[in-house]
Order: sequence, then C-alpha cells, then structure tokens
Amino acid sequence: MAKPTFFQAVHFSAALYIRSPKMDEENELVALRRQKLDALRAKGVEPFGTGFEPSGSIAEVREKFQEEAALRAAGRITAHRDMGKSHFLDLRDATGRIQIYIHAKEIGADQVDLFRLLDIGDLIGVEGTCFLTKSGEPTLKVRTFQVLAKALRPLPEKWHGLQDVEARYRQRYLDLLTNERSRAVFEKRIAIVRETRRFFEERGFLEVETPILQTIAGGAAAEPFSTHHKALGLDLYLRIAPELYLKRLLVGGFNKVFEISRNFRNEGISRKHNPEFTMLEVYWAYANFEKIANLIEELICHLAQVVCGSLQIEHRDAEDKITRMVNLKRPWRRARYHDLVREVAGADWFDLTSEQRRERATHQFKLEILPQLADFEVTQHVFEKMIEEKTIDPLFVTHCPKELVPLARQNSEDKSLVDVFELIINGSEIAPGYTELNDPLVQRQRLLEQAGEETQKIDEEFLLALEYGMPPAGGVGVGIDRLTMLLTGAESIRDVILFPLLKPKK
RNA sequence: GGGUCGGUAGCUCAAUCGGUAGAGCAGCGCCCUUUUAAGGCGUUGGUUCCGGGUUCGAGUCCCGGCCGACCCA
Repeated sequence: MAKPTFFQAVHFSAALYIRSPKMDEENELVALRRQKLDALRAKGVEPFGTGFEPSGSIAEVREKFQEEAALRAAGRITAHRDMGKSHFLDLRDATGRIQIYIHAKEIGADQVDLFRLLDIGDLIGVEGTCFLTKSGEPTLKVRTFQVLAKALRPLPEKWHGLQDVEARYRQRYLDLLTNERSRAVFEKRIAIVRETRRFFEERGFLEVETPILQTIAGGAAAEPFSTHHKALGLDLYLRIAPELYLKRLLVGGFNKVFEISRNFRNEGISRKHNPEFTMLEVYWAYANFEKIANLIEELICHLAQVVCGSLQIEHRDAEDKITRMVNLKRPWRRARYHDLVREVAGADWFDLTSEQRRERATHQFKLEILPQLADFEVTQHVFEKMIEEKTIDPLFVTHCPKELVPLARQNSEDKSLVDVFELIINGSEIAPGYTELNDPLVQRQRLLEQAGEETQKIDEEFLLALEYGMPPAGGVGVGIDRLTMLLTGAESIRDVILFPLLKPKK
C-alpha cells in the first residue's frame, strides 16, 4: 500500500480534528478554567507542557527526601490549602502523594500570580527544597514550577471519590484517579498477567499469538461476533477461543505453548460475564489432565502469594468488613462429578428414573426444570446450584459425563466419562482442564455431532492438522477476569475490566 | 427477555403527606506566614435523565422511553 500523499495526510488530520469531541455546553466551572488557560497563555506560559524530568515517581521522591535536598516532582494537584501568603498543595501520582509549599519569598510575586491560575486537577512539575513542617510532614518548598497540563474540568470530590457506578465504568480514568481501591484492583490484575507470563516462561512454555479473526469460530460452544473483511469480501468471526490454533501448534512441534487470549462471546452480560474477556490457554504435550491440575494449582497459589501475599484470601465490603475467606492452601480437593452429585442430591440420584429426578430437582431443590432438558442437563442444573455456587475453597471436579464436554477425550476405563477437570473457586468456574482428544477420526465424529445440520461450522483445516499427528496433551483454560475477581474480592467482572462494555449514553 | 431498585448543582448526598429544590466539597470574593478532609466570613451555581399525563400546584403520583445496579431466565 502506498504511503498517503501530503494532501491525504493533511485531509486525514483535519478530519480527526473536526471529529474530536466538542466541549459540552459549557458550565461555569469549565468556562472559568478556560479563562485561566487563556490568562496563562497571555502571561507567556504554555499550559500544555512538553516534558519534565522529575527525580522519580512521587514514591521515589519521598524515598529520596532529605532535608535541604533539591528534588523535582511531577503530578496532579489534588488539594490546595491557602493560608494567605503560604499555600500548601498535594501533588499526587499513582505511587503516592507529596505536599508542596508555595510562598512569594521563594518564587517571587510574579510566579505566585501565575500559580493562582492553577486549579485542582492540573498536572504540574515542580522543583524545590525538602523540608519538614511543624507537624513533620515532608514537603517541597517550590522554587520553580511548570504547567504540564491544565485540566479544563474539575475532578470529582476528594473525600468520597467518584461513587456513581456507571460513571466509574464510563470514565474509568476518574475512578482510578480518585478511588484508591479501584487502582489497587487493576494493579493486581496487571501483576496477575505479568506473573502468569513469568510462571510459564520459567517452565519452558512459549507464549504465542493466534488469530482473533477467524473464518470459523471454534474451540467452544458459544455465539460469535461477526465481522467482515472488505478487500477479501470475506465474512469473519471474532474468536470465541484460541484452542484450535494452539492445537495446530502442538502438531507443529511447539510442545508447550500458552496464550493470554482476548475472547469474544456474543451472549448475555452478567456479574460474571463480559462480551470480551481474557482467558489463559495452555497446552502441554505428553501431559494429561491430572498433571495440568497440578500445574494450575501451583500457578494460582503462586499468583495469590505474589498478589495477596497469602493463600488466605480475604474479601471485604465497602466498610472494609471481611465478608468471605477463601482458603487456597494445598492440596486442593479433587472429587468425581458423580460422587459430588450424590453427596447433595442423594446416593440414589443416578438410580432414579428421569421423572423422579425432575420431581426431586423441582420440589426438593426448588429448581426450575424445563421439560425439554435432557437428563444430563437436569443433573447439571443440580450440580450448578447445589455444588458450584456453594463452593468457596478450590475444588477440582473430575470425571465429568461425556455429554457435558463432548470434545474431550473419553476415560479409558469408563467410556461414559471424559478425562477433564473443572476447577471451581469462589462459586465460579475458574478453569476447565482436559486430556486433549488427539484421534482425528473421533474428533471429526464429535465435531459432526456437535455441528448437526451446520456442517459448514466444522473447521476442516484443524482436522487436517490433526491427521498429521498431534501429541497427546493436557490443556487448560483459566479465566483471568474471574481469577482476578477471586484474588481482589471484586463482586462483579466489571470491576476487574478497565473498560467494560456499556451501552452508549445518549 | 422479566422483576426490583436507582438517575437531583462539577462531585458526594438531602428534600416529610404533592406545597418556594437544599447542604458539604469544589468554585468565586475577603481574612490568615507551617496547613493537611486546614479554618473564618460572604457568595455564584439546577432542563431534578428524557417525553407525556393527573393536579390550583409534580423532584415526589401515573404512563412511555433512555441509561445503570441487583436478582431471575
């Protein structure tokens, strides 16, 4: 593709400029800040600075703090205490807060006049001398300051922060700026992803990237989002899972691979579901689901140690009261699906007739059982309500019925079961693990059954790859969003996704 | 998709039975040379989410819609 001509480039940037968001009908506060902006320019100060070299983050400045030392700090003004001739301001960044002190004796009357044009929310850089106030507060006595960015809108109130749930999602930057707790959650999420990479890299796994745009959305049973490639005239889907590509890599000899994959599922939204979500998928040649279970146990314990500093995870409410404890101490319980169901639904559950099970599920367990449900689905309902939702500490559910996981490998002793586990923690499915099916003929059969009439949904390219021989392997998917919820105590998936999907506001 | 709850000043929240929309913070003005949720005095700021209806009168009651939260499917 040719580079854009000069005129195209100009046209392009002009279009961007015209389409940039307009100021709302101005309220008084915004108008006032714009006047101050103009006033700064009139005094020869550019209110959107180019750069600044602070002595470090504000936390680092605090570490370097030493009386009489000269230090430079940059941050956002978050408080202003005006004492007449002296001013105290709080300068803040994501690492902390430091107090600065402004006095005409230090910077001169002209500078104080400039300084009066600043507001809470503005980003400034200062250079000053360290001193301790009467009450012992480390403070920078400002000698010079620069305006790095004038804020044209006021920040939310300092004491309560931004409380409006909707605004916190739509304007996450304000949430991060004013709510310590929210910032901590996302810092933990970042650590989880970083440590996950480190964990697998240390164990010789290769991190790979596979297509998000796919002609057939395979690897899970979910409704995909559709899109279209114009030049190729090709309908495409956003991936619902990276699985079928990661398995091609097993065929290609990448025996230990993982991907931290953004997946898209065109389904309902709930406390536990966002249309786009992040999944760690791992494939390990010559391993089975039991080895994978050990690996995941190790991973999650490692993450908990790093992120929470403990295997006892405390969930707290808004008043900081402990609402739940999750104990991740190993070893984690492992139990067979059928045994778990018998524990809660009665030892005779699997001896009952179909009608008796429906009767018991409806009346004894107060579940709504639609008549068109298959028997295994009735059991699965019982499982979800009576086991999954009530399980707080980690539980590996193993030996699931094959109908539940049609693409998994059958157990060699009992053909009605498959070699999988489902890891449940905190009432949520966190990670399904498998001994992967590597028989191309069985795989084809399963995909055919799953696709039914819609044979065009079968990924022939994937089946072709399997026919060249895929090593037996263990595989697992770990829901990073739900894992983050677990480790941060977030009640909703939207609290661990920086920008959750919301309808546009009119 | 259904149910419940919510949307009031830039932000956090009040507003009794339907009777002149308020406070704190922020802002603006004045005072104060070590304050720290600084303080004191004064003061500006409203399409009460949107559209209808009932009523002498609606933030409040009724209907419809938008957006969100929670629960259910």
